[in-house]
Amino acid sequence: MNRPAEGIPGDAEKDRRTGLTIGQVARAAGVGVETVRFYERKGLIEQPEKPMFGRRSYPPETVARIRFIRRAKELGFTLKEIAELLELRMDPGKSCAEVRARALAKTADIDRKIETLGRMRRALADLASACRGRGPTIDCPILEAMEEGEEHE
Amino acid sequence: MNRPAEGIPGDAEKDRRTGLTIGQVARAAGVGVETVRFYERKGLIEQPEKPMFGRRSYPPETVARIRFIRRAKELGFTLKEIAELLELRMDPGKSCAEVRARALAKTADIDRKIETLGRMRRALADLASACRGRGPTIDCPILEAMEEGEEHE
DNA sequence: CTTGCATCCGTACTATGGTACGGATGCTAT
DNA sequence: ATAGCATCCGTACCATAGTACGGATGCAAG
Repeated sequence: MNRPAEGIPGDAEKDRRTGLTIGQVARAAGVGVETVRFYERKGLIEQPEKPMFGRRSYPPETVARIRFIRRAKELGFTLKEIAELLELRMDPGKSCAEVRARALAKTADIDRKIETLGRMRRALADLASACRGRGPTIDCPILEAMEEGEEHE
Repeated sequence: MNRPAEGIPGDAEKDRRTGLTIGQVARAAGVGVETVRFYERKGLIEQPEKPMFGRRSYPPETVARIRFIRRAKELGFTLKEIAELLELRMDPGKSCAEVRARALAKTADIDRKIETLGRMRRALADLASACRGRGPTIDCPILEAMEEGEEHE
């Protein structure tokens, strides 16, 4: 039941056979242990056979998968969308075109966000330039504009 | 205890003396009743003397205040920031310059968001253009880039 | 063989901005 | 007077993306 310690200096040796612990996965992927567990709960990474006893052992691919998630997040995808990308990736029936379509849809998405922010920015800059920055807040043209403001939209 | 109904045809007449009900405030401001209550909980609008019995009666200014909140939100302020703006507005010791500073800080904020989104967009568009949209997802350059991806940042 | 870090697990909490529910009243028109 | 909508209130829930906690184990080294 108990394997003797000789020949097994530590994590590294053991892992070569059984995989990675959650802590090792987390460190390798650059996220916290809790985040790994969170992704598991969300179905973004498959949890290795429930242990019930002992520890879970992760295949090295899990690290790559978490890195994928992080990279996709940096590109603006939500976890839900990333889950879909991962599904596409796994499904041999799906084509590259599907992925491409999602990427393009996301750029359109980002464009809309940028436009909205641009409109905000312009409106706000206009207000700020109308305010010479003196006098009490009661007379502030910025606040006034917000109070009476034109219902733009 | 009971005032007779004559001379009081309905809401409109009563309100002229006692103020507005939450439903009237909500309709006038273009938000839901629950949103009004939410803003109260958040301290964005003062709740009129707790009734304990009967209904709360809102001064007409409440409608303007909610409109202010909405407009500020459209300009990109969070509710927390809006609460600060409202405080500035009420404080006679504060100057217009403070409001202006916040508006400018927010434009800088928005600029940063736009830059981040622009970077995302470019990266994503590059990936999409590298994908001719054919073949299985296993060979998709977009997914590949995400899997191996350069740790940009 | 005991010390002590790592894991395991469910659950709760964070922030953001609301939305929904359910039971108890209020108020108004008929 | 009573039907029936409006309000009142606390509380729970939604999505989003995690973070934190606490008690119970696992496991490896000294």
